[in-house]
Amino acid sequence: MKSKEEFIEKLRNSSLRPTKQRINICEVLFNRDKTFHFTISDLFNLIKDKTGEKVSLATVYNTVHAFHKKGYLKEIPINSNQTYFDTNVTDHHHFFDVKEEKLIDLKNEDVGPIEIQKSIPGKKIKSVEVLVKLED
Amino acid sequence: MKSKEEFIEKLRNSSLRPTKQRINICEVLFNRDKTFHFTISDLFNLIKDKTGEKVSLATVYNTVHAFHKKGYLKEIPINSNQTYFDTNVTDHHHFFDVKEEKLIDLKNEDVGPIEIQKSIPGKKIKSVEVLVKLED
DNA sequence: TTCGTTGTTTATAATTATTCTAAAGAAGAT
DNA sequence: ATCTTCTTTAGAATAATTATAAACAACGAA
Repeated sequence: MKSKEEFIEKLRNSSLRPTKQRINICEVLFNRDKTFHFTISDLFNLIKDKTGEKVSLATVYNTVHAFHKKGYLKEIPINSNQTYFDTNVTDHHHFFDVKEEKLIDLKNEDVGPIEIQKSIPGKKIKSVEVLVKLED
Repeated sequence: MKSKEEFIEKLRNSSLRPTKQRINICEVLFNRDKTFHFTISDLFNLIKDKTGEKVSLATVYNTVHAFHKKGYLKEIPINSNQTYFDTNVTDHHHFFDVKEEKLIDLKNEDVGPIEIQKSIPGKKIKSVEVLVKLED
């Protein structure tokens, strides 16, 4: 069980005032042991389920985007019509089960170091992401 | 300059009748030396520009999807609101210039072999894709 | 604490990418 | 030619996301 103060700190760091709605969002996002992969729609429904209170979709979008911008959430590139986010913001890779539309974390040691031998003048590497798609 | 017969063969292989519209689409997609990265919207506009004839958006979507299904086009996962495709269907990776929203091919030797050390029971690997994001 | 300022929530409208639909037209086989 | 089947197309429908603006809540100063 994470503390409310922790959530408030995350919110303040993201230049967001700690409101009831945002703290509910934090409960669902950060009050867990394992990493959490979700779409906005998943999150929206879970808030109602877990806290009993409804938060408007617009607020969910705004808050998730602010956390993403601040680096408390990571966006995961998948060929899909929905954007996936991850509460594990460390540098890591993913399996994506195409059939079940589910993401699974890969530890860095499961993939090994990736050396990019090419560079583009004037540009630097921001991130390196591996996506391994799984089929049956 | 690629031949019209080549396009017709690709279309037939994809269970598509070779119509004027589809051949125009092929001109833009396949009549080039270098690999081509595009969104549907890019393609739609280029057809008008390059062939002088307009093809409806629905036809562009249908044709691209058929080619994708048949393996003549590859879909590229990027965090974006638009789906990107690639005429280079060999196994390879990408740079993505976040600022300019542009994709750049990476040769396999630019990245080196990627060894996935983890496996999920009942699932096999369908693809391994590396996306390297670039910033200024 | 009260008041004023500024930030927030919300329902709803707007936007954007994509898919669907159904009618008119074109390709293929006989 | 003719018939059947596939295709094109404009426009409607859908779905994810973003914008809007009015009611409301947090904050800080007096």
